[in-house]
Amino acid sequence: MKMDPADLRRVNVFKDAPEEDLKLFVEKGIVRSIEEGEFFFFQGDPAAYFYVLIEGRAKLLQTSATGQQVNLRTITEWQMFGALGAVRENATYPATAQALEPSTALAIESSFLKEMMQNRPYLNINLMQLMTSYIMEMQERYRELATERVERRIALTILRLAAQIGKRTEGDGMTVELPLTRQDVAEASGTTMFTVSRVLADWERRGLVAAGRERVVIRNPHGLVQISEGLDQ
Amino acid sequence: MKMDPADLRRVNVFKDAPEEDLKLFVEKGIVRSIEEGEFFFFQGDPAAYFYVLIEGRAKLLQTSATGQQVNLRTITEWQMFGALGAVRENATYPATAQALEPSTALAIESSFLKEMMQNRPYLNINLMQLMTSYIMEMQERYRELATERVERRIALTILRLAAQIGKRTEGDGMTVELPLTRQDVAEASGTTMFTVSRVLADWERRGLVAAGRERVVIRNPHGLVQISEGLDQ
DNA sequence: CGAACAATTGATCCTCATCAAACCTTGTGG
DNA sequence: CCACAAGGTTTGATGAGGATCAATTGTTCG
Repeated sequence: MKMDPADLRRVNVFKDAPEEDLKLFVEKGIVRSIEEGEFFFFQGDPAAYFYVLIEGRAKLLQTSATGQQVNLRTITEWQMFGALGAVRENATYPATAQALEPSTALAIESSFLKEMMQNRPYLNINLMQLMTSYIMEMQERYRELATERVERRIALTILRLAAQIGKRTEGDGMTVELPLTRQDVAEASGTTMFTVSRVLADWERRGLVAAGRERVVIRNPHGLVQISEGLDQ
Repeated sequence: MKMDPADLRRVNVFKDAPEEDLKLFVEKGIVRSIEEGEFFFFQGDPAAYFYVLIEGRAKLLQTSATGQQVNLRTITEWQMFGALGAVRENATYPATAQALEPSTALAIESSFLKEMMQNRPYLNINLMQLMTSYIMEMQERYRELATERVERRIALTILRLAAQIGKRTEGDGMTVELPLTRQDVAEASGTTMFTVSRVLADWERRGLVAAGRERVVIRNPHGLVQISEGLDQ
């Protein structure tokens, strides 16, 4: 597969990179395609590469000692992931990256990013901003998990996922479509697929969403926002 | 209050800073002392300053819409906090910082840190490493909250707090003392003070801890680790 | 000593997880 | 094109883990 370096500008961290830097990254990169359900890397692997997702969608997850999974983040095209390894020495990935669809990513050696960062302030700044947004999002989600009831957490999760990986569907009104199983949603909101199923069924009755197999369509975003803020009932 | 610039080396981010940089930071800084229970800043305030805690202990917390609190992090001497504002434009603090004891901190303008970072790679690297460790810790805690039972969460919380802010007490064996209320522990582990009280009472019966008013002494760290890993029973 | 606040303890209840079974949907191979 | 398998989803019944509430009992400090 060929890659146009200019495409890399769509990656937030590279948004203001000079052309020649982009070329270097592309030259250094290896394009890797994997099937749905396969893995880019596992939690605990040496973090030798960071990735830029070119096509498809993926999720970052952690597994507990008992085998339960938690979804930390969903990744969509032109997002960078697995980059924490470029910061620490001898780092291992703190999470596992699994494809939700057939996906393609550009893999670049972490050490090369580290090298590039040494004399390119824009890389430092952009990467720090990205890290800041992670920290803020994780803090928020942590608070939600600690203080909110399931229904609100699921609403918040769906809205967040819609903003991050949702695809606008034309047709009846403004709808956002998410190619996710109940299990995926459960792992992203800290509950079980059973509860997600019940909540979605209830929302469907109320006309807020349309739920299908591995699919959630948001029909009434405003209604979901109300639930997420506890303004309904 | 006078400050020796060299003391700032105890701050992780400044560990390898040249003497003259430390002097600049100290000159630019304002020393602020507050009483127990008072605040360095509130969630939502414009993040004009970042802080270095010189004396005392503090906690970073978030408040939910319903007024419930969550403890994100406890801060001890020579830790930096409130620094995310130096990365984003027009940032506001994503959390509130409250003193757990009478505390003193050095407050320095975020814009000054930002300025210094522009041509001091060590600041970028160190700050990124700090941010990386936050992200990893928050991801871990998020997973714990989503998958672990309360008792294990409380054990993990106590052990983490011990490592972060615990003070070694001599006397009967190796013990670690934490000046925290049940409420504090509850807010750090995502439960209620009632449950924390019951769990600590149980542990005390089993000789693992000694619990007093605003105080938890760990008598048997190994036992707590076993509980945190589910190896007991 | 008394006020203020932290901690305990018991009783109760509710939200959700768990388990089991059946039901759909999609893709595949004959 | 149908039948079947595989895996996602739904639904009900049940119960447990903690939250909540109320009342009491420490503890500390002015």
